[in-house]
Amino acid sequence: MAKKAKGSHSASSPSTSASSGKLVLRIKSNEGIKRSVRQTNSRKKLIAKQKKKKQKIDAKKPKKPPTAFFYFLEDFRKEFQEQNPDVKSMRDIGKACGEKWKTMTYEEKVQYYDIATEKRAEFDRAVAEFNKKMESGEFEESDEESEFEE
DNA sequence: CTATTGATTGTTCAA
DNA sequence: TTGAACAATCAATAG
Repeated sequence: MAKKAKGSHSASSPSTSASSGKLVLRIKSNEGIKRSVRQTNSRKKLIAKQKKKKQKIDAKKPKKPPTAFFYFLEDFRKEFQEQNPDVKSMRDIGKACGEKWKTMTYEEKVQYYDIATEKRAEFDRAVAEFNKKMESGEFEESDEESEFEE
Protein backbone atom coordinates (compact mmCIF):
# COMPACT_ATOMS: atom_id res chain seq x y z
CA MET A 1 0.00 0.00 0.00
CA ALA A 2 2.63 2.42 0.52
CA LYS A 3 1.06 5.39 -1.04
CA LYS A 4 -0.35 6.65 -4.21
CA ALA A 5 -3.19 8.06 -2.26
CA LYS A 6 -2.82 11.16 -4.24
CA GLY A 7 -5.13 9.72 -6.77
CA SER A 8 -7.17 12.78 -6.42
CA HIS A 9 -5.73 15.91 -5.19
CA SER A 10 -9.11 16.56 -3.89
CA ALA A 11 -8.45 20.12 -4.16
CA SER A 12 -6.93 20.30 -0.87
CA SER A 13 -7.69 23.88 -1.23
CA PRO A 14 -4.53 24.97 0.35
CA SER A 15 -5.80 28.17 1.61
CA THR A 16 -6.34 29.86 -1.63
CA SER A 17 -7.11 33.11 -0.08
CA ALA A 18 -4.46 32.71 2.50
CA SER A 19 -2.00 33.75 -0.07
CA SER A 20 -3.59 37.08 -0.21
CA GLY A 21 -0.64 38.43 -1.94
CA LYS A 22 1.79 37.15 0.57
CA LEU A 23 4.17 34.98 -1.36
CA VAL A 24 6.82 33.25 0.55
CA LEU A 25 8.68 32.43 -2.55
CA ARG A 26 10.29 35.21 -4.32
CA ILE A 27 10.61 33.79 -7.76
CA LYS A 28 10.69 37.01 -9.55
CA SER A 29 13.71 39.12 -9.95
CA ASN A 30 15.28 36.65 -12.23
CA GLU A 31 15.77 38.96 -15.09
CA GLY A 32 19.12 40.27 -14.13
CA ILE A 33 20.67 37.11 -13.00
CA LYS A 34 20.88 35.42 -16.32
CA ARG A 35 21.17 32.09 -14.61
CA SER A 36 24.84 32.48 -14.26
CA VAL A 37 26.59 29.77 -16.15
CA ARG A 38 23.71 27.72 -17.21
CA GLN A 39 23.43 26.39 -13.75
CA THR A 40 26.28 24.34 -12.61
CA ASN A 41 28.27 23.68 -15.59
CA SER A 42 30.55 21.35 -13.82
CA ARG A 43 27.88 19.05 -12.67
CA LYS A 44 27.78 17.37 -15.99
CA LYS A 45 28.10 13.74 -15.37
CA LEU A 46 31.10 13.54 -13.22
CA ILE A 47 29.35 13.45 -9.97
CA ALA A 48 29.64 9.77 -9.90
CA LYS A 49 26.32 8.22 -9.24
CA GLN A 50 24.51 10.99 -7.56
CA LYS A 51 21.08 9.66 -8.09
CA LYS A 52 19.60 6.74 -6.38
CA LYS A 53 20.52 3.39 -7.68
CA LYS A 54 17.20 1.84 -7.78
CA GLN A 55 14.58 1.83 -5.22
CA LYS A 56 16.52 2.96 -2.27
CA ILE A 57 14.22 2.17 0.51
CA ASP A 58 15.44 4.41 3.22
CA ALA A 59 12.99 4.27 5.96
CA LYS A 60 15.33 6.52 7.76
CA LYS A 61 16.32 9.89 6.56
CA PRO A 62 13.53 11.51 4.59
CA LYS A 63 14.54 12.35 1.11
CA LYS A 64 14.02 15.69 -0.43
CA PRO A 65 10.50 16.33 -1.60
CA PRO A 66 9.90 16.86 -5.28
CA THR A 67 9.75 20.38 -6.50
CA ALA A 68 6.82 22.07 -8.12
CA PHE A 69 8.23 21.21 -11.45
CA PHE A 70 8.12 17.56 -10.64
CA TYR A 71 4.50 17.71 -9.70
CA PHE A 72 3.84 19.39 -12.95
CA LEU A 73 5.71 16.62 -14.62
CA GLU A 74 3.44 14.02 -13.16
CA ASP A 75 0.42 15.60 -14.71
CA PHE A 76 2.14 16.60 -17.86
CA ARG A 77 3.55 13.16 -18.41
CA LYS A 78 0.12 11.63 -18.57
CA GLU A 79 -1.09 14.13 -21.06
CA PHE A 80 2.03 14.00 -23.03
CA GLN A 81 1.87 10.26 -23.35
CA GLU A 82 -1.67 10.48 -24.49
CA GLN A 83 -0.93 13.07 -27.07
CA ASN A 84 2.36 11.51 -27.98
CA PRO A 85 2.05 7.79 -27.55
CA ASP A 86 4.91 7.41 -29.93
CA VAL A 87 7.23 9.25 -27.70
CA LYS A 88 8.76 7.25 -24.98
CA SER A 89 11.31 8.13 -22.47
CA MET A 90 11.30 10.96 -20.06
CA ARG A 91 13.98 12.82 -21.84
CA ASP A 92 11.68 14.04 -24.54
CA ILE A 93 8.97 14.73 -22.07
CA GLY A 94 11.33 16.56 -19.84
CA LYS A 95 12.27 18.87 -22.61
CA ALA A 96 8.69 19.44 -23.54
CA CYS A 97 7.85 20.02 -19.93
CA GLY A 98 10.56 22.52 -19.44
CA GLU A 99 9.49 24.37 -22.49
CA LYS A 100 5.87 24.46 -21.53
CA TRP A 101 6.73 25.21 -17.96
CA LYS A 102 8.26 28.42 -19.05
CA THR A 103 5.20 29.28 -21.03
CA MET A 104 2.97 28.73 -18.09
CA THR A 105 1.93 31.79 -16.24
CA TYR A 106 2.65 32.42 -12.65
CA GLU A 107 -0.90 31.66 -11.69
CA GLU A 108 -0.68 28.26 -13.24
CA LYS A 109 2.63 27.53 -11.70
CA VAL A 110 1.71 28.87 -8.34
CA GLN A 111 -0.56 25.92 -7.94
CA TYR A 112 2.33 23.58 -8.07
CA TYR A 113 4.44 25.89 -6.02
CA ASP A 114 1.83 25.70 -3.37
CA ILE A 115 1.91 21.95 -3.37
CA ALA A 116 5.64 21.92 -3.19
CA THR A 117 5.52 24.35 -0.33
CA GLU A 118 3.28 22.11 1.65
CA LYS A 119 5.42 19.19 0.81
CA ARG A 120 8.43 20.96 2.16
CA ALA A 121 6.57 21.68 5.34
CA GLU A 122 5.80 18.03 5.68
CA PHE A 123 9.33 17.20 4.86
CA ASP A 124 10.54 19.59 7.48
CA ARG A 125 8.37 17.88 10.01
CA ALA A 126 9.62 14.50 8.90
CA VAL A 127 13.11 15.69 9.52
CA ALA A 128 12.21 16.98 12.94
CA GLU A 129 10.63 13.69 13.78
CA PHE A 130 13.55 11.88 12.37
CA ASN A 131 15.90 13.86 14.54
CA LYS A 132 13.76 13.25 17.51
CA LYS A 133 13.82 9.59 16.82
CA MET A 134 17.54 9.71 16.69
CA GLU A 135 17.68 11.31 20.06
CA SER A 136 15.24 8.81 21.30
CA GLY A 137 17.93 6.28 21.29
CA GLU A 138 18.13 4.88 17.89
CA PHE A 139 21.61 5.79 17.06
CA GLU A 140 22.22 4.33 13.76
CA GLU A 141 24.25 5.66 10.98
CA SER A 142 26.12 8.53 12.43
CA ASP A 143 28.87 8.62 9.98
CA GLU A 144 30.51 5.38 10.01
CA GLU A 145 29.93 3.24 7.07
CA SER A 146 32.41 0.63 7.83
CA GLU A 147 30.05 -2.20 7.79
CA PHE A 148 26.69 -2.75 6.31
CA GLU A 149 24.50 -5.17 7.96
CA GLU A 150 21.05 -5.98 7.03
C1' DC B 1 18.97 -9.74 -16.09
C1' DT B 2 20.66 -5.75 -13.37
C1' DA B 3 22.33 -1.22 -12.89
C1' DT B 4 23.04 3.14 -14.81
C1' DT B 5 22.20 6.94 -17.67
C1' DG B 6 19.66 10.82 -19.57
C1' DA B 7 16.69 15.37 -19.37
C1' DT B 8 13.90 18.78 -17.13
C1' DT B 9 13.60 22.65 -13.19
C1' DG B 10 13.16 23.69 -8.22
C1' DT B 11 14.82 23.77 -3.58
C1' DT B 12 18.20 23.67 -0.09
C1' DC B 13 23.07 23.86 2.12
C1' DA B 14 27.73 25.64 2.64
C1' DA B 15 31.34 28.97 2.12
C1' DT C 1 25.54 35.28 -3.83
C1' DT C 2 26.59 31.27 -6.15
C1' DG C 3 27.93 26.67 -6.87
C1' DA C 4 26.85 22.04 -6.10
C1' DA C 5 23.71 18.24 -5.54
C1' DC C 6 19.65 15.85 -5.48
C1' DA C 7 14.42 15.16 -6.10
C1' DA C 8 11.01 11.49 -9.95
C1' DT C 9 10.41 8.99 -13.88
C1' DC C 10 11.01 5.30 -17.44
C1' DA C 11 13.05 3.97 -21.94
C1' DA C 12 17.24 2.63 -23.57
C1' DT C 13 21.84 1.01 -23.08
C1' DA C 14 25.84 -1.32 -21.20
C1' DG C 15 27.99 -5.31 -19.30
